[in-house]
Amino acid sequence: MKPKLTLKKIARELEVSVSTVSKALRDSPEISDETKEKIKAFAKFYNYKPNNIALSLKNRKTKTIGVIIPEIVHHFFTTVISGVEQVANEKGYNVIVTLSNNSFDKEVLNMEILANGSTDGFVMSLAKETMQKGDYHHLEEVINQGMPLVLFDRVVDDVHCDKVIIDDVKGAKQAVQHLIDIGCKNIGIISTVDYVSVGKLRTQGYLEALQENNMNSNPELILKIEDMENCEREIERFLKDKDIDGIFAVNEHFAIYAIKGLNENGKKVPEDVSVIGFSNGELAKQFMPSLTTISQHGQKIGAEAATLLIEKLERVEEDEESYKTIIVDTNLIKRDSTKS
Amino acid sequence: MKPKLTLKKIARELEVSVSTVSKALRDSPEISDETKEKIKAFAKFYNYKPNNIALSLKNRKTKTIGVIIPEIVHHFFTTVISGVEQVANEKGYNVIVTLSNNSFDKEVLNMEILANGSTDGFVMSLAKETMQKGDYHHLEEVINQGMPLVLFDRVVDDVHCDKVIIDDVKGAKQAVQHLIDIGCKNIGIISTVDYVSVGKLRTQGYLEALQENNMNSNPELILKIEDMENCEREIERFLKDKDIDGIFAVNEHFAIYAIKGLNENGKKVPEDVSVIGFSNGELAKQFMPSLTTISQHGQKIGAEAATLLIEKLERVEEDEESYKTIIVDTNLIKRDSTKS
DNA sequence: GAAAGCTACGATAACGTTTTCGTGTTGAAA
DNA sequence: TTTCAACACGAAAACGTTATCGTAGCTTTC
Repeated sequence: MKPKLTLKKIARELEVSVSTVSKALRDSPEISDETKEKIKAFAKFYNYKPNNIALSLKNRKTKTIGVIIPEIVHHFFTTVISGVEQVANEKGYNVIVTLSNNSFDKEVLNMEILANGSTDGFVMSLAKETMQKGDYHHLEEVINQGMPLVLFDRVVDDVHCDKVIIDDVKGAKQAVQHLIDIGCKNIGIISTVDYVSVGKLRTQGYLEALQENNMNSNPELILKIEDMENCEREIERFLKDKDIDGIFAVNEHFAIYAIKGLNENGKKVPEDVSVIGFSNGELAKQFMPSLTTISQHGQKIGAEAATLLIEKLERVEEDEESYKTIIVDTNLIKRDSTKS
Repeated sequence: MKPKLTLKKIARELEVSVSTVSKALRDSPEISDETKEKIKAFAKFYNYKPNNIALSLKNRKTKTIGVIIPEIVHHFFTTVISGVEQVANEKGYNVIVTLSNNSFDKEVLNMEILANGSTDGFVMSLAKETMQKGDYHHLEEVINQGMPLVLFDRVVDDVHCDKVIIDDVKGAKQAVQHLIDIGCKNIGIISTVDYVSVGKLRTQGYLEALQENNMNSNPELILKIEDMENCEREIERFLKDKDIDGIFAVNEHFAIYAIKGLNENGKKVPEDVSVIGFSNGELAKQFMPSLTTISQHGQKIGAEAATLLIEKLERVEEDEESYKTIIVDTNLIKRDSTKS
């Protein structure tokens, strides 16, 4: 076991000073070509790599960006990570991922740990518990310390920072409009409770779409799920004996449970009822019938978020402070769960 | 924007030395209670948190563990991460996740970056390209530098380190045995090419199960997929006109494509053919028919790997060197894609 | 031939910690 | 009174870098 090579060891070995080694390796004109060659050859031969920690300490920047997400076992988030990773790596940044498991406390804790030197900035989506509590002091704090923060997906107006979102209202309208276009008259929605921003916004889009087409909204056709654990049964019960020919579900799982619930009730998808989901995961692609859905382009969202963050990190200090909100377009993917 | 508080600033503010502040905060007996109280109160009030980077440099350990996986958009890996995260956090470690995207070069690069100070050790699963190449010098190198490495899932005998795997042969036998138990006579397998270790091992298990039940193996019933992109069509073609009543697929996707392919050919699952998969993801649960499958317990694998790694990290230096291989049990989950 | 200017390198400080060692006050023991 | 331990703190080194500055020895310039 050979310990890591350091500048000091090279210096000792070659009988020069540490500064000379450092300069030689960074190709400083202060050092003679002869010495440079010698040092570089040695370093290369013994595979010298500078210690990142020392560099971070010296430069007061880590070249890593922290990603905090509510849960990783969720296709959408993994695509976002993938997008962040991609542009981060392109620009020489590393990515640290931590999970809040939708817990406020863990979100705060993770953020504190990362904020103490491990990370130059954050890309994150808020934990459900955090949104419910409405307590964003940990976010304010890192912003105050001058660490850029980019929120995505589960964002919140109260926090002043860059954001990358999709236009949930518009996406929902796309979905519902498509149901209307293919002739649905009684369209239901399966959404989440209102404190989950996406649930609220997508419900709003649903209502707007109906209105724009001069269709009445019927409160009986609106289901707001609170308890994720038992949602499958709740959905089945909701669907029972309803006179419905179209359903807009605000995520993949709801859509699939809807299809299953309809099947239980003896209805066929898409022949009797058209179902449309939100978010384009593996499930949507592979399910039978495959799901017509609104794609959120997680990868794009991650890429945009990382770009935004790195921009902030690398701008010259005293640029004027300004926060952008980027809206990533959604689009409709037609598959087999809706009539054509 | 207030910059981060440091020991030095506290010292200046309170007109004591940096060492006094440091000692006071760590509750050293060298410092008088009075002074300690004063300093602690100040630190608490202004929310002082030590800088991790400085600590890492000083202690030559980072308290973070690096996870390198081939791809994140894959349910199994996310569950592993989740498991790693859990025990890491319990023991005061952070987790850095990076992706190799199945590329050898990116795996090497990521490893180098993390090895230069960012990480105390690694938990990883090899990129497909790496296994194909059989080049493990980057692994040898970190091991040589005294950084522990735990391999999981896609492991390789040539590398001497801790490993966490499932018994693929046994798991495959479980699966095939179940098919035999429910009365299948002509059992096919959809596997991957042999350089992917899991493909090879699961194929072996398939063959052994047949043998143990005195059934002949038929090369025509064995499909080894090379090209992931076009596997769906390949599977459909393979299934066409085959006289088969049971299929063992070495992963979720193959299983689902098999079901779809069978349907195309007018056969029903599970009535005409029973299909069993491997890995228990969302797809397996939600697909219709839901998939009978072998569960790999990714979370457990991740937890075991992290435990093993941390053990190595925290053992007293000159313990005898020894490497373990932990085998996490698989188990059969019966659902609707097989006859009962 | 002295002043000035290069050339090529070394010493040092700094980033934020912790730890070892040293040291100026006390108070008590001899 | 002298000596010495205990006390409470500060100075300095160290982790591995880089950047600033200083400088010895040489060359150029008038």
